[in-house]
Order: sequence, then C-alpha cells, then structure tokens
Amino acid sequence: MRAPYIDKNGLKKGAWSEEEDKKLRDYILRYGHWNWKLLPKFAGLKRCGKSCRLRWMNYLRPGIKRGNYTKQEEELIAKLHDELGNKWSAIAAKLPGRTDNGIKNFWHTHLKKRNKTNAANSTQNSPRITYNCKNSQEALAGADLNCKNSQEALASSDLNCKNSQEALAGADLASEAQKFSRKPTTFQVSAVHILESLGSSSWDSKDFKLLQDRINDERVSTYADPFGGFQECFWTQPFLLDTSYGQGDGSSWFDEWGFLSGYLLI
DNA sequence: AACGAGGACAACCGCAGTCTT
DNA sequence: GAAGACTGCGGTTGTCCTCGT
Repeated sequence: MRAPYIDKNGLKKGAWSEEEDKKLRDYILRYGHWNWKLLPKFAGLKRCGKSCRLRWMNYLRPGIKRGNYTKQEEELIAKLHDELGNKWSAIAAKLPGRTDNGIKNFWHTHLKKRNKTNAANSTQNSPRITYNCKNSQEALAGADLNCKNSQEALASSDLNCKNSQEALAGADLASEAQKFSRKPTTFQVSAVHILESLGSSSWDSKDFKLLQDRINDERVSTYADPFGGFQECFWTQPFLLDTSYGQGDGSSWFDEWGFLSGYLLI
C-alpha cells in the first residue's frame, strides 16, 4: 500500500482511506459510474477518475473475492493462462468475483513460479509436448474473441451504465449487478438545472456539456424507477456534497455551493 | 528481539482501443 | 477522416506483512 500524497495537480494519490471508500461506494451504488472523469467531483473525492475506477473495480465492487484461491480456481487460472496468455481480464471473466488485478498478482506470486518448476521438470524428465501451431493460432483468436465478449458480457459485474442492460444478459452475476445498474438519474438532471441557474461560472464548460449530453442521451424513463430498491429513502434523503476537501483553496467547485440537497427535489 | 528476504497485493503508469466531436 | 477524450488493460512499483535466521 502506498502512502497517501497530493500530486502536483492537487489530486490525492496512494492508499485510500475508509472515508474515501465510503464516499465512492455510496456514490456508485446510488448513481452508478456514468462518467469516471466527472465522478470524483460529484462524489466529493479529490482523486482522478482513473484512480476511482481502479478502486471500484478491484476493491469496492460488490461480490469481489480476495485471497484464498481454491484449488479449482488455481487450476482454472493455470489452464486459462495456458490458453489465453496474459489476458487477465479475459481470465477474470471466467472466475466470478475475481479481479484481473487479483489474478495477475496471484499468477506472479504463485503460479508463475510453479509453472517454471513444472517446465523445468518436464524438460528434464520427458520431452515437452510442443504446441500445435495451428491450434495455438486458433486459441489466440479465441482469446481475442473471449476478450471482446467478456467485455460485452461484463461477466465480472461491471456496472457501466451505458451498456449494462444488454451486456448483463447471460453474465453470471447479472442479477446481482443489475440491482446496481443505473441510468443517469434525476440527481444528474437536477445538477444541470443547478448549473444552468448558476450560469456554470465555476464549472468547466466542457464538463457541463458532456454531462448534459449524456443525460439527454439516456434520460429515457429514468424517472419511472431509477433506483430499484433505493428509491424510497433516496428521494427523501438529502444528498450532501462533501466539502471537506480543498476547502477555501478555490480548487473545488463544491465550495461555492456547499450542498445540493435543496435542489435535488426540484 | 532484531533483521533481512521474500511474499502479497493495492495502486500507479503508460499505452492502445473505442467513442465522440 | 482527424483529433481529442475517455476507458480499460497489462506491466510495474511501493509498502506492509510474515517467516526464517
């Protein structure tokens, strides 16, 4: 774990605190990750979108398993690595609850070593069966396909809003992930109202346009039941923006508003 | 008890692919 | 079609932990 520090752009790097985890988790479970770049601003985090995405995908996402790989998982990873090579995301797609990063780490610390030993033994004791050229080509082609399909299928319960509905079909964790899948919400629509009313003076115009376009694209039926199980408490619960970061330094546009709860129920 | 080596894993970085303008 | 933005992937690094000496 890396020690937390602030980089030259004023963004926090290194280990995540519990508070940051909570903010990110709460935000995504409510609103989904409709745009990683803008998400930290909305969630009240002084992190880059990339860092948020990584934290969510590898650590906070529901259903993630860590540590204690079973024998079956170990064998499957070894087998898939033989077939697919270092296609960690494709391998992860076949292991529900495991992340590509986790599998990659596991490979480097356990299986790589084991494979080396096996390879050494097999060259010593018996001639190694060489890969059939044609088959390996096919396997590689298959790997590419798998990779594409796994992305589409979001088998590891990716919560990407845009494609979630079609993509989740057939995925192992579909039902679980679907609970959290989100269309852009009234919150975001409200955010546009707020920004408009403020003349978006403190808001980067490109960000604004991006958000607005995204909402226009996907606004369809978001009012019907945007939150599944969340809606009862959500609509009555104020969403307070966190202002603990960058207070007074002018770097955060939250400073100017303090909170948005009054606008949420527009 | 102190120390070093290696393991474990979270997190960062750079790049490539895809999407949008 | 070009350029820029965004997203996801794979490689690598940093730091804490565990274990052996």
